[in-house]
Amino acid sequence: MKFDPAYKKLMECGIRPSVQRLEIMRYLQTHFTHPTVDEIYMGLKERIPTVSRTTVYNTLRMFSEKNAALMITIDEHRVCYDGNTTPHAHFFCRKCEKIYDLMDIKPSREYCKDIKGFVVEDAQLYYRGVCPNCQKEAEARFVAGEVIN
Amino acid sequence: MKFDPAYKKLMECGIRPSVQRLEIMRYLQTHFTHPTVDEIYMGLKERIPTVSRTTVYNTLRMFSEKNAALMITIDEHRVCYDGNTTPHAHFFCRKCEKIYDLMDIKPSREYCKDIKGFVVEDAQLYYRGVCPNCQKEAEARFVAGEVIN
DNA sequence: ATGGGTGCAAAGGATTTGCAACATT
DNA sequence: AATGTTGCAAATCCTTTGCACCCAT
Repeated sequence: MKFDPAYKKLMECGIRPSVQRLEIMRYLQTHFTHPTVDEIYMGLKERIPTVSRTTVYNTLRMFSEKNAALMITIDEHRVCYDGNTTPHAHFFCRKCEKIYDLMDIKPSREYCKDIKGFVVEDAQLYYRGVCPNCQKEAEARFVAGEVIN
Repeated sequence: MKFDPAYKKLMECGIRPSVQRLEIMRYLQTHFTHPTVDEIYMGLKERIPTVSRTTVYNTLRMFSEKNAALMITIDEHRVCYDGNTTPHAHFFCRKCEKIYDLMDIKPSREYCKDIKGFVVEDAQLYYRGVCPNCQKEAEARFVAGEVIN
């Protein structure tokens, strides 16, 4: 139990480890897809058939308040969660609509030093564009004579 | 008319300049407070008493699609708009909840070059923390012997 | 008279809240 | 028993849509 990463994280963040909370944290720690509340809810139902959306909403909100998870709002109106709370950047592909982690880029450390007078506690950096996969597909279609958008 | 910055901006972005559109653009260009839809709606009512929320919503969405305004979602669930479409970073103060522009920091140019394979079209950078004003207040209270949070 | 623009009312969707039942100590 | 946690239902809030009217060309 002490070695369960989900349990460990909750403890570190001062959150009492109920069954639901553990499962939600476990979901975040094993899915790197930046799930929405509903995706998490659907996933949880397999393990806890009686779970309610309310609990998932409330728990995730609490997680982000206690810094146990990151709430990201890259695609306006699509709030999603990231179990990785270490600083990193996100890339949103406008074609496949996937969100990628860019672990190499650490916004908070490098760029936020001494903005005069502003005390930075957290930094979020995200990019929009086209990901390598969709890029390749576009090229393939181009060779085939199609119009590119 | 040709020298009205609101009119000019709409023209540049290929948007037909109706009275409502001009007033919404004018509001954005004279308020640097990153207003929400509702704040803009309330402000507009003084000049166009019959204006509807629908029009404000639809117009702002169109503005951001045509790059006449920036839609930012810094504070989760508080979508707001920025009439300044040149690249710059935002700072959100968790105490006074104001959003500041950091014009010196230009996220898209500096940091997004050659993320291998990813084609970057847009970049948003924002910081959270405590702004200079709230910082000063905290210090004053500290001197007075209060607990700091 | 035609087409775009506006605004009301209604619909839709996401999230939060009130509260009673339940679990855990 | 006391406290914290859950989940249903309802309430709330934000945003979009359908449609009729209006304005300008």
